[in-house]
Amino acid sequence: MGNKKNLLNEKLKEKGLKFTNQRKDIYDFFLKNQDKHMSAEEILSEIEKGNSEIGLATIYRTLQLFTDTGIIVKHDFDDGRSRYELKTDNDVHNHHHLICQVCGKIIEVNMDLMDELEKEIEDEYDFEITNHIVKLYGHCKDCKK
Amino acid sequence: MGNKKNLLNEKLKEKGLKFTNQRKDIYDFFLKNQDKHMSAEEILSEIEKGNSEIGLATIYRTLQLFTDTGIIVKHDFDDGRSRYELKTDNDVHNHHHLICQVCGKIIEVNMDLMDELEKEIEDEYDFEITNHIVKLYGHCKDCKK
DNA sequence: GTCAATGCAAACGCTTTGCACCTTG
DNA sequence: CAAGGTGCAAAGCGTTTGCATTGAC
Repeated sequence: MGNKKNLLNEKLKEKGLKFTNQRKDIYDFFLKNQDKHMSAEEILSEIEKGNSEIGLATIYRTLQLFTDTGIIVKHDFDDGRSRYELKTDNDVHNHHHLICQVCGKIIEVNMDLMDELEKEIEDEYDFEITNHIVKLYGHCKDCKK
Repeated sequence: MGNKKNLLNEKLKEKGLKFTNQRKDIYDFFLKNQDKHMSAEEILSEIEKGNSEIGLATIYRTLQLFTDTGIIVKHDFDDGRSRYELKTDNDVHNHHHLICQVCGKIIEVNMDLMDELEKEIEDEYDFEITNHIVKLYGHCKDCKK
């Protein structure tokens, strides 16, 4: 994982920002939980289960920083809090999510859905699309019955 | 507009709910602003510009009721407050929105984007899709330059 | 040593809720 | 007149911010 930590260090240096323990801890946390979508509170309590002390305000400030830097992605799954996920290299556009309306499970969709449609829409509406968010609601295989 | 008001009355009766002045005013307001996406505060202040007095809590409670009843649709355009819009008859699935990242304009998209893709995804992920939300971010024709 | 980062607590902004009063059916 | 609806003010809740202190470079 050493090389990945250096990656954080580099991104921070690029912007003249400091490499602090808190930022390292939060980044490590995302590396260890790449499949999850965690809220600020969840991140805080998980990190505190480890060894480190950290303030909630710092969590929020760091999440904002990482989001702006493109290290993580912020999601809204309609549960009243923002959720965050490490941005992977092959996320050119963001991937999409299936949201189970019964159990709340979030399933990632990596098919690229929208390329064709975006072109159609750009022509039809004279609008230049830079990003899109697709959320698909329904019932997952366990909850279908 | 009389027949449309009766429509509200009917929907309320179905559920054993009362037809009050406040509910009528809010419904009328949506009928008069079918193209807009209004927040609770905006609805309140517009209604108060008319003649009627109404409390903000009532606005919220009514918006929730209308949303549950399928009279209106609740949207999130990432500006920290929910926005509401009358649900039109041809909204089988919700329509979608282009969001200009420069001027904030919201443009409605009525192309049905997702029918094909939904089928693909349902097979691929064994997930039964009941609804979807698509938000497309970018630059509108006025802001493209 | 300087400037950014942190932690705490207070503030914020939207939304929800408890409760006494009012209105619809 | 009974049950639901309203208005007010207070509370809730996630998130942000001011400020004094701490820590990285």
